[in-house]
Amino acid sequence: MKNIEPTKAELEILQVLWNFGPSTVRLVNDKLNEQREVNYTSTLKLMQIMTEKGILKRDESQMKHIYHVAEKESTTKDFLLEKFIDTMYNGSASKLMMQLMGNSKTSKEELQAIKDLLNKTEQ
Amino acid sequence: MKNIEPTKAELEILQVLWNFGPSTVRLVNDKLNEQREVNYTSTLKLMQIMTEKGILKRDESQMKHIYHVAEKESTTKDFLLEKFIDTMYNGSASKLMMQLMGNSKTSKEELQAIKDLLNKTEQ
DNA sequence: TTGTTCGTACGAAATATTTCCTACCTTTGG
DNA sequence: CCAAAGGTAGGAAATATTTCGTACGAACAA
Repeated sequence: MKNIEPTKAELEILQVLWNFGPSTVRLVNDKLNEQREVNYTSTLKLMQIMTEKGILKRDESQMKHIYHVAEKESTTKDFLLEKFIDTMYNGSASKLMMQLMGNSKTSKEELQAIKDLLNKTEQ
Repeated sequence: MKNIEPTKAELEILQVLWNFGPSTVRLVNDKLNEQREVNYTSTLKLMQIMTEKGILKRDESQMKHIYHVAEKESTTKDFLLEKFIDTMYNGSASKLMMQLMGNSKTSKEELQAIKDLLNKTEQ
């Protein structure tokens, strides 16, 4: 349906909506401002544009419109992850994994959690 | 040193250089044109800009300049992967892994390869 | 030698993205 | 009722990014 690539600023908004669920512009803007200064109307405008593009949908029955993400979170993330793997690892997920393991930022706990995940699917 | 975010078009160029090693603009442009039409001077310009930014370096001793990526491939990819995990999975690599496993695009072979990798580091 | 091909440099145009100003309406407290 | 606070809408400005036209020099083949 979509396969639309969110821009950088759009992705920031998606993050908030993913983390907090359907929200008003006010809430989204407040969250964004915890990280950097953004004018309220800038956030509003962006969310309106995203709605036009079909990335977001909104409930206009109240004055304070409630926005939510149109696609399932996992669908969008699948799409973006796949694109990432394509561009960065020529489509090989195991190459990504190797990168992850060689990365000092990846904690032992994370690696263990990943192993557990894989073993669980083993059965 | 850098931590510069390559733009979309810049990333395409990086991909070519990662895959083919130090190259001329001509070669990079040819590879890009296998995917989409780009004018030679557009690619040239972009690579010049990337050189200014410090993303690329070049050998100007010959008329046909040879460009190479300034940072180690793994350094840049670590950086981009980390950023990706931060924005998409709130910094959790294992969440990424779960996404990968739930994704039908990830083949059984890939998953097996990943398990093998993890088991290897077990010892 | 001369013209054609291939290279770089650079500025400007075209596009895409982001930000914000202004207008105007609704709600709310006094 | 009135003012202040908080909404939405929309256009325009500011930026960032991408593309390309033009100029000009070097290499090369005829």
